[in-house]
Amino acid sequence: MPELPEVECVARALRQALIGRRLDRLDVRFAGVLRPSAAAVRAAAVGRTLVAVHRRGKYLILTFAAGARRQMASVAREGAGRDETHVMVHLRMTGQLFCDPQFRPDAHTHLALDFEGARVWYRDIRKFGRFTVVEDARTPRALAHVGQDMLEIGFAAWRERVASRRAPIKAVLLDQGVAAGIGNIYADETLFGARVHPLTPAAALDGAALRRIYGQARAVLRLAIRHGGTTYLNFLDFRGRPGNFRRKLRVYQREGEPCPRCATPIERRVVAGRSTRLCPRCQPQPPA
DNA sequence: ATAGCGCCCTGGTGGC
DNA sequence: TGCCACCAGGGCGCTA
Repeated sequence: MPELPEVECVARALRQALIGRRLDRLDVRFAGVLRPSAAAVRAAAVGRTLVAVHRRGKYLILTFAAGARRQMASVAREGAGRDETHVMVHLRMTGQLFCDPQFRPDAHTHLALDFEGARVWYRDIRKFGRFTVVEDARTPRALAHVGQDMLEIGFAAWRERVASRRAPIKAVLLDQGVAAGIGNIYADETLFGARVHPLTPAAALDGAALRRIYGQARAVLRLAIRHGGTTYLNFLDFRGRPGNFRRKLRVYQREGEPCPRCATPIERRVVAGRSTRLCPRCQPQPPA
């Protein structure tokens, strides 16, 4: 499942491969992923040049400017161009956005984005992903409820949002309104690294534990980015290759295996409605 | 304000 | 071997 590191890898690849290129054609095989409609997404993107790719949490925002490449210089000078348009992309569970000349579209391939000189595919087995036309790149209404990116937010701001919550810390880490980008895999890895039980109420954590969680979250996200993300189920990078962070996972998908620190078998349980892996010895249950 | 749940959707799994 | 109920899971909308 793409979380912050996987989306960051996609964002970097999109910037490198496509900035300055015009989208000539959008081939729609399944319109259900396009909001509010295929026509609206076409109007916002086709015939226009990709000028920026922003990421916030697991959201990508593609910014297009009218017409040809030479207009980009003026767009860059003026900052936010007057006639920029924006398409927000969320890959959800199984969305894949990639550029691979060898790829042949299958039943799960919903879009072909034909940029000048590069064909980009959108494939999504469960069809949960969305391309949504939004009105601005930085703070579209659609992201009003989404917090700062987990790699952008400072400790003080994060702590302020976390420390007042009585919900289990794992639920708070998954709450995209607190800070954006952490999903199930990195929540488990973060709490293992910080030696905190996922059921611990956030408000019950002391300053040292909050500091460890914040530091671990950022460290594990950055490490995963360096390794090209985690491939679980079907995440592939922009060139159709699997990320190799999965080997580095210490608890996720490892129930029954020995804890890498103390060899106690990793447990699985349900927290906040999500399957959760933890070491019962390194992450002792908080007193009830 | 906050928490919990059902929904979307499909492939994989386990039971019979 | 075949069929099928069930599960995973991010975000959103609804309810309590």
